[in-house]
Amino acid sequence: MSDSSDPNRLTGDDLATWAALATVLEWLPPALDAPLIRSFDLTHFEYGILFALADAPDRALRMTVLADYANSSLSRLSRAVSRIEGRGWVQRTRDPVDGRSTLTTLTDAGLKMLDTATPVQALSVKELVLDPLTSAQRGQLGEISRRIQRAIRKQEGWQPPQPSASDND
Amino acid sequence: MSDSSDPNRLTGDDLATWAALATVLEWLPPALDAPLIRSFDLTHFEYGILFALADAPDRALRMTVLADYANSSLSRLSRAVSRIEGRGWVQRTRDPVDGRSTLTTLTDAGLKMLDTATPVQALSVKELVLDPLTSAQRGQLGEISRRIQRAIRKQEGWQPPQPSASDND
DNA sequence: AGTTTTTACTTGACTGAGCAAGTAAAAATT
DNA sequence: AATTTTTACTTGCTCAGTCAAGTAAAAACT
Repeated sequence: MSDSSDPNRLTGDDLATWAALATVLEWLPPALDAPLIRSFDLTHFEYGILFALADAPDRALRMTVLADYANSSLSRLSRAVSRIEGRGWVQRTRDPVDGRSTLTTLTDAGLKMLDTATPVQALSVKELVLDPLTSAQRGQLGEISRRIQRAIRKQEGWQPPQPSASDND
Repeated sequence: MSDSSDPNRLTGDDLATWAALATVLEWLPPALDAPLIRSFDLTHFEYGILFALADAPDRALRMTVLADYANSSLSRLSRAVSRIEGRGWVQRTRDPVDGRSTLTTLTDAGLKMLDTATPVQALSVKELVLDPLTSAQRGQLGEISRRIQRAIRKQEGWQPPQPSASDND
């Protein structure tokens, strides 16, 4: 009997769980980024942009859609795309159909970068997240993550971006 | 039946699990910070400093120890302490025993802030993390987090805070 | 058709964090 | 005792990310 006795603060098992999670929240992102940064000076976020574009038709997406896939604000994405555009991995063009939109296209060099980076990225996710867990825990982690996601969307005034098309990472 | 077939990229359930976790890693920290920032212009990180100090003898800790509790680099901690010192919640003094060290002490105002902020903090952790999970999942989340932590410490050249003492050649 | 509103970004100002260089005090070495 | 090394921070520089303001094109309205 150590849980949720006092509603005003975390105690017992709840506190321990939260402390463990908080440490992961702090350390996991930089730990995952490190190999990609060392090897290619590429962040996981920038990798995610290349990854999303590679699966898109014509390897191109509008910024808003890409921002949604990358869990990103438009402004953050805009700057990140500027960075990797400067390195020749994507290219921006004005959408001929809608002049307000920017189409970001993965270049051949970008695709090559993605293919090179993918095994490195996969390896660190496996080493740091997947392999240390049992198969059951991997399943639980997915379910737990989805529940937390739902709670976040519920709490903040959340609006589904476009309930029409696909959803994926 | 879709796991770990290709060692060079994530597929199937592994990809789905990772995608779900990546979204949480991106969204949970700002979602947890939001209520504290709105209410008191206090980040979770700054809250953590106050929290750690409150439990320390004399409500004081040396920067290095505090950095360890807060999962923080010394430089990040130094700036954060400067911020909350400017708001009167902590105070820095030189350690009389070791002149290199800085003792950071929680002030009465800081303790009051902590007590005010704690229920807000506890509520958001409960709403976003604990309540959406089953009791079994809460337990699993703790265990999963600890396993990931261990993997991170193993991979990076990790040095325990105090590599015991005498080991010279 | 002309004006207003909305959409889709982009960018300037600002803040927080990392890295590396600096400072000062204690410990170790000569 | 004097010098070197280590420890414990602090700070300047730079950069990524946020928020708000700006820009330009399409949609809606009159």
